Amino acid sequence: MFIYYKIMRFKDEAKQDAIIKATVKLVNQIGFASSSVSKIAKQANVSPATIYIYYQNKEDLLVSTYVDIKQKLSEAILKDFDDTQPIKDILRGFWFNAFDFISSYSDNFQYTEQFANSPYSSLVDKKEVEKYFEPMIEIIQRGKEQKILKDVPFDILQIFIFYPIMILANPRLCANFDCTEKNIEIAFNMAWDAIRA
Amino acid sequence: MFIYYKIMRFKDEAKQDAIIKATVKLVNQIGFASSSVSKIAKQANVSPATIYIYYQNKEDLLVSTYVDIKQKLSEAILKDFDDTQPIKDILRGFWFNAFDFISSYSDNFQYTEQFANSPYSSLVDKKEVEKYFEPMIEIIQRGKEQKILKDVPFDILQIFIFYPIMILANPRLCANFDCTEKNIEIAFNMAWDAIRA
Amino acid sequence: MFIYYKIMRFKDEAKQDAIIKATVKLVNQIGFASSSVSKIAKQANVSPATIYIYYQNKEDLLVSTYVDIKQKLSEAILKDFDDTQPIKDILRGFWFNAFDFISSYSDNFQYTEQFANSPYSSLVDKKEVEKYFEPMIEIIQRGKEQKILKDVPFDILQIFIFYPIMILANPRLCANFDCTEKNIEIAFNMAWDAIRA
Amino acid sequence: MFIYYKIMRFKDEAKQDAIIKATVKLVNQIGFASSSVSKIAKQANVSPATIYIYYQNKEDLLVSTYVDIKQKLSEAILKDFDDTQPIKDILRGFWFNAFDFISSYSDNFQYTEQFANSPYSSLVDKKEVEKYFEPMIEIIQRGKEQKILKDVPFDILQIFIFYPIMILANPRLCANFDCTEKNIEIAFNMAWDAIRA
DNA sequence: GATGAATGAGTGTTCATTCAT
DNA sequence: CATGAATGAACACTCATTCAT
Repeated sequence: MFIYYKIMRFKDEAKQDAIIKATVKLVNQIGFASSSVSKIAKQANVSPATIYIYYQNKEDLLVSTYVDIKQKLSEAILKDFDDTQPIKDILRGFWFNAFDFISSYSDNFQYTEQFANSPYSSLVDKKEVEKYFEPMIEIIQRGKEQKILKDVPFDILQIFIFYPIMILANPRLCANFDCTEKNIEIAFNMAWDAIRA
Repeated sequence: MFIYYKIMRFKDEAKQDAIIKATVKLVNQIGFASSSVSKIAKQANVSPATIYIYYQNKEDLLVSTYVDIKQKLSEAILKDFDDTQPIKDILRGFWFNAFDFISSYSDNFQYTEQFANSPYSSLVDKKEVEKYFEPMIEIIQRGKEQKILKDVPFDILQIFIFYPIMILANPRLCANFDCTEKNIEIAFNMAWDAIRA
Repeated sequence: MFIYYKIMRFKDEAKQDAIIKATVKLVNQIGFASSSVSKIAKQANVSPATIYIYYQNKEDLLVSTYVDIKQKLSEAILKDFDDTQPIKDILRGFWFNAFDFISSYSDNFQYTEQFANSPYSSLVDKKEVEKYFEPMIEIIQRGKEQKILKDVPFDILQIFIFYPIMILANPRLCANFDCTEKNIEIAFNMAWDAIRA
Repeated sequence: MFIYYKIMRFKDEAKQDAIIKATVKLVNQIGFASSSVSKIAKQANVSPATIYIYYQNKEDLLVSTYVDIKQKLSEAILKDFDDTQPIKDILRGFWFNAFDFISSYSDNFQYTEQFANSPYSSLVDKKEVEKYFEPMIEIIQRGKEQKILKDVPFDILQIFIFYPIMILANPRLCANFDCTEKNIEIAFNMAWDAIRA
């Protein structure tokens, strides 16, 4: 009986994965408005009813998918994070990691952008998402304290070091930008010029 | 009196205005997904059918509203534009004008952000919208030629001089940023550091 | 004042004609269900409101159009009607006249067929329509009395002498029938075989 | 029990039947034009959405219903069909069978007549419907070959042997005809006079 | 007489969700 | 756990009709 309980608890991860993938794909293609549960179900090759086994309702599906991707993004950015390096190198590492993630999973990234700019964003537990990005925040904080970065409000620093790469890598906003490594390096140096003390 | 006889009933501009305002308000409040035509109509105090006198369909309404706002934004940014000033001053002018517009009409601005990050954006005639922003583009171009700005791809320059202010002023993305004139000036100087040669 | 009254009374016949033609054309093309007043108005190059000057409502428009065509059909059938000819010749005359009308105005005819088979038909003042066809009815009656035609219920005679030609000439029911004069003559002789004593 | 677990919920034939019946009844009462999906649903005691489980759209519902009835009509006409009887007897059998069907299911029959005279008729796969009536067509063909029937185009024969009964039995077209067995026999003999060699 | 703007009520269809299996 | 049938409510959109001009 006890074992049975555990078996039931672990839902089919492959199925859940298919649902998330279908959600991202469909929302990017046709938007939140037209992405119905049954269309997502069809795309994921499951029954609409099955989705309600994994998520409470449509809202839960969309929000969970967002948080899921944000977590993966934070993990990607923190790859090879070495606390002992100089701050500039650490930030360059973040910058290139972010670029890699966005390029490799542009679908996932586009989903988060659309989500963040929609009223759905108010449903997210922001504290939870921020937690994923804490190490990055600490680095900026440290840079400020060590007077390596400008002594300006935190939000402004954050915007200059994180957003430009997101916009550059977003094909919806920057359709014809040439995403070569060289250009990414150029852009990073400009961001660095903006924030360095 | 004779002429009067020949006059037909004309479209009512106040009505069209109410429809646009209702669209922006509702889309910001509940998102594209939930903003149905009938809800917009109710908000605008007209019949759903009336909307179809002014717009071919829902898509047309949403796209037209977007283009409309973009035009107004461009006009706002170009206010007091003086071609003879130094480039830095011109850009600071743009920056503060943009900030004023976004602050005053944050609803309108938020609408465009949500729109630009949705699949609807692919329906816009991009050439037409770019036309509104031509003078700004020319200034950047001139800055590059005169070696006042860095010699880097155009898109990168554009991102650093236009996007940070948009993100800062967007309460959805930057909820707790303190939008004082001083902070805006600080941010401008950082953007300038990023792009200046 | 009196003259003015008369001027107003005579509505623009060209306009009314355009409305009827548009009605017939549209109803044949897309059916009663989809033939809206505004579509008919557009086809007739008038405003929807104009239609309500000539007809009380949509129903009135459809019924009037039906009666109008029926009257024209009866007139066509009675062309060159010569009471003194032998009955067979008179009926052949009817038969060929009907065929000519249906061929020349197949749109109009198709409209009446669709109309007669729809519940709209119950709205027609049948007595009025029958009046148009009285001479034909009298001929059949006379044929019965003179024992030239079979002594069977009137409706049966009528069906054999009037309907076959209508079905043959109706492209909706008889798409690939070859409407040569010879075939029409053959069909008439068969009808005559059916009804002659 | 194990098998039971795997059984899914199946489509309910009673429900589909109710939908068809409701469609026929309503279309006869108020016509194609006014027979909306929601009215049909109400008449059938199901939700409008349920209809879309059984049919792709309204058109599919109407066309399927038509084809369905046509098939039943053909089966009814072919009841007790005995290939070895004389052709006249076979045709009389068809004639009376058709009359029986039309009398018993006059609603169904009226539906097909209204349908055939509407633009919907162009949506039917005519080949498929003709297949149902093949045996009847073969008999006429045989009658022609054996010189029992007149040597005239096939369509003309068909019209005289099949349509008069349909018109006689159609209350919409022949409101006050007295449908006694005797009158039907009279009419058949007239049809026979028309087609026999 | 003639118009096009305006509308409440309706259209065909899809929605998010539930439920028996 | 997983399903497809089922649905009331909502969707985008069009309707017949009216009205000020």
